[in-house]
Amino acid sequence: MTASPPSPHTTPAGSPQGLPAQYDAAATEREVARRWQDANAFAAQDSRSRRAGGTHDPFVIFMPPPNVTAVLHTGHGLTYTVQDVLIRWRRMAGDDTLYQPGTDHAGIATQNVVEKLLAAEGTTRRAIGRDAFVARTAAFVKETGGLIIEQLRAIGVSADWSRTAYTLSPALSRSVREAFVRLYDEGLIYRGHRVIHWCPRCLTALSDEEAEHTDETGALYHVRYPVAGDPARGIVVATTRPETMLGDVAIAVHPEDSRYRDLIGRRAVLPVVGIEIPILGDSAVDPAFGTGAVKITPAHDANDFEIGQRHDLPMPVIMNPAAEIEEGAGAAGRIPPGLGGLDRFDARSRIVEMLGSAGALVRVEDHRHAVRHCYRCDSVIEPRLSNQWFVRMAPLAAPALDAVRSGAVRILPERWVAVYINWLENIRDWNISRQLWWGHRIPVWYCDACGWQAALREDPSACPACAGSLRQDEDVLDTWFSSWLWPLSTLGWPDDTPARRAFYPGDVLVTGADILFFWVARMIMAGMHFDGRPPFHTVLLHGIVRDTQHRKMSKSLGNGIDPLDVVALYGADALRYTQIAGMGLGTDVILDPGNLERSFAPGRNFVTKLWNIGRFLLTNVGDEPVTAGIADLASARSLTRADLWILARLDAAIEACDAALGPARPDATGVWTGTDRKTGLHLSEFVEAARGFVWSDLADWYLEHCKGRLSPEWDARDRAVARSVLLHVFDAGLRLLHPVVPFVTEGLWQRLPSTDPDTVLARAAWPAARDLPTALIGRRSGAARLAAYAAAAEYDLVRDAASAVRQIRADYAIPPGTVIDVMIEAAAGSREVFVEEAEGLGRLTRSLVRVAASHGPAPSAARSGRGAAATAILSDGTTVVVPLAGLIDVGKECARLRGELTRLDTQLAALRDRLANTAFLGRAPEEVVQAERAKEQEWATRAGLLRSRLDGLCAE
RNA sequence: GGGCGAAUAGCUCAGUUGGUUAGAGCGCCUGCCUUACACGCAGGAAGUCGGGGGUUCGAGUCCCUCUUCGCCCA
Repeated sequence: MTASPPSPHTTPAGSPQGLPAQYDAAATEREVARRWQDANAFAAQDSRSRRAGGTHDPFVIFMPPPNVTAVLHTGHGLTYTVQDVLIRWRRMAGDDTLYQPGTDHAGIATQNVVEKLLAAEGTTRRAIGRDAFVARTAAFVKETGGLIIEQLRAIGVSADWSRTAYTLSPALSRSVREAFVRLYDEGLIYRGHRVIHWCPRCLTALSDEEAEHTDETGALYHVRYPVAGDPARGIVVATTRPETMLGDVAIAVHPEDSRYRDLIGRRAVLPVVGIEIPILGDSAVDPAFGTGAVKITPAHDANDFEIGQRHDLPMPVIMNPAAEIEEGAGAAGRIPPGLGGLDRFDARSRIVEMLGSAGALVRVEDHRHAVRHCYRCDSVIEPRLSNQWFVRMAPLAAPALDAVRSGAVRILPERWVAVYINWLENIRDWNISRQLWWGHRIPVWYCDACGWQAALREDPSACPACAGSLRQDEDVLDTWFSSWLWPLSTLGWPDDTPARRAFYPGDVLVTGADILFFWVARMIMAGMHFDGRPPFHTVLLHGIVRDTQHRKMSKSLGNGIDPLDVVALYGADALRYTQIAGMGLGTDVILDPGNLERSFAPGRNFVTKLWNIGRFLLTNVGDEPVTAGIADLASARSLTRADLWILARLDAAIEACDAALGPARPDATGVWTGTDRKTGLHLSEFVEAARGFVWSDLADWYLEHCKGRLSPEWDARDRAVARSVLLHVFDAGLRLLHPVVPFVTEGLWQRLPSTDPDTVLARAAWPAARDLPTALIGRRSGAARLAAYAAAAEYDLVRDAASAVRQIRADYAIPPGTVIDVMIEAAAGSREVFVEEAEGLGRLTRSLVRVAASHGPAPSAARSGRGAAATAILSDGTTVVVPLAGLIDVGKECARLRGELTRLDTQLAALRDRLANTAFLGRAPEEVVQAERAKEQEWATRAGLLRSRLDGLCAE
């Protein structure tokens, strides 16, 4: 092994010497991941759950299982990060958390991958046979299926990996089979002969949801069918798919349509084919569409199928499964020479030509319509008549509707509730059979000898009725038929396992809105039907990642971002932070695949900032013993105004974080009510609150304030106080941030001198806002607590003064190195504050601060600067004067002050109008009026001070 | 065709039951390598809250309408 450069992790805790200014994400991630693993930090324990007799609330997130052949993409990165933030939050909050991981066998996708491999080897699945193909696919999955799991670990996903599940495992397959048999025996699964969505490339049926529609411009062909026996007369039909005319069995018109009423009952001649078909009336025909007359092709169109059934029409099949023209069942004599074997789109062109030369093509017009595509391979769906298995959905939908309507399950953002309800109210039966080999084979056996048929939990050996040989159904189940059981099957259903007792129902289901119907709604149905309880109480639907042109990231567009590229460049934390911070509730995340640097700068910059705060802190607290936290400080009296201020800011930050995240679960009724139904899970607000505290409060102000107190010359006792407070607030900040940036926070936390080496931040306690004032004030009175908060507010005034001086420095371009004089003319109540904070204020502004006596009768300008000064007036009337003899441009300063006064006067006038309005005084709530009056006082004071300053400086 | 939603700074978005001078990040401008951080610090510019109308003492927030865009379902 070669010598490696000194890693930050090999340096002793508390020593910053080995810490580079730039965060080394890879090294920290390696080290921290090992630490989590050694601590078994992510394990859920059945026995800790309150439901299993333990003392902790369970908190469960079922990971949407990624396809077992998938590689991590940005969509995964987003969804699993959101889940991980929530699970880490609840883990720290003390819940017995289960983040249930696993993968999905992904029938079509996986079969496609392996078929491509076979094709490259010059063979096909049919050539090697079903058993060999399934074995080959299983081997492929075994070899490659762990990749996505490893990638998830790399971005910090803290699932309980010991429980990793797989939909095609024996245990989960048993759940799938149990569900099928139960539904079959209950009459909720049936076999139907109807027109379904067929993918001619995947060679399988699809559910309605898997056949996605996109709006496209096609053509509407107007074709004239001559009336039989009256060739001068014709009936013109409009169709978007003229090639299906080979399967036409009728023309339908609305029975009341006066244009065609007399033709009902007569016959028309099908062009190209030359056979006669009936003209019939059916009220399902829309007289306003096209010509009002439609061709009826029952085997190749779902609507036509229904009309065909109503009128007892034949249903000739004129295409093979690959959507090539071929004489199928009942289509004898319907395929003219030259058309057989043509692909459907070639056949369309050819038939349009033939119609044209026959003079039957009346007109072709552009037509916008929805075309369905296979969600796996994007091929245009071909409606096709076939035998399929269906789940009767209406009985399952009713309880799932109730679950959401009652508030047992909430959906965020709330607008999706309407979409969910609309879908369930118009639910259609679910086609669950797939003409594939990779998946759960349908557990139905047929006896060809006696006609016996059943769905069975165990494979049978012979027909129980006649002892004849049995044949199992050839098809496999839709992969979603296993996915909808995920919360049940991963916990051992149908058995009453310890895991199921401890962790069912779960809590929050996080996913994209695109699988609301595919998966989420069906999981609720399955939970209600098989367990009687919904599988979770909250559905959080997040947006998707798009590029700068707002296009969905996709492999085919080549506009994707590989999350692992981002991890390699900037670290997992930068990836996570950028995604979470950039995502409002339910809104999309916009990232630029062409500029990773810019896209992930927010995360990278923040992580580096955090790292450097840690470096500074460790430099200053690491060398000498330090009191851990603030609880042990001798007395609250030793805390300075700034200490109290940062502690109060921390309190506010914790409260803001909790408000953005919570509540974690509904109250004891188990039902979401009132505003709780739509609050919480605002991750971007949470991270902004935590970031704001650490960066804007802690780093920008408190750290700067501490620099003086931490110097070796400073009073030892106060130095110890500053170091303790600093450590305490940084520790708390790391805890707040840990769910979003787990690696860097853990890496730093491990180095804090206050950290017990046997613990990990991943399981450390979530900060509680109320602890702080309690610890702060100790066992002292409420009055002391108020005083502490008042002191914190006083420090805000000091900060305002610092900002005012900095602004003046910038306005007058005073070189940063130049130390200037500042005179504070403190308002009556603030004099003591500024006297005590003068030195600190000077450090923050590179100035020598003097505090004058309170405002006297003499004009302040005369007293402080002999005119040549810049001035700012703070909210309480305290005046900050920067004498700038020789530097000041009096004209400029007067313009500045006049501008400010004008603005103030305008606002004051509006305010006074409001206060003079009797309607306002009479109708507005008292506290609003009081606030306006207080404001008027403050503004009037400031305006007066500004005016006298102007008089002193600018009067001619 | 039916349903749902959105429109706030150059960009992406917050804005909690109507009540301060509408916020954040990124970007932009100015000055700084101030011994944690230039992936940084300090300061600054920038919004008639899509148009119009209404309710109200008060509207980004509620109602109506128009325009534009997005999503779901036929």
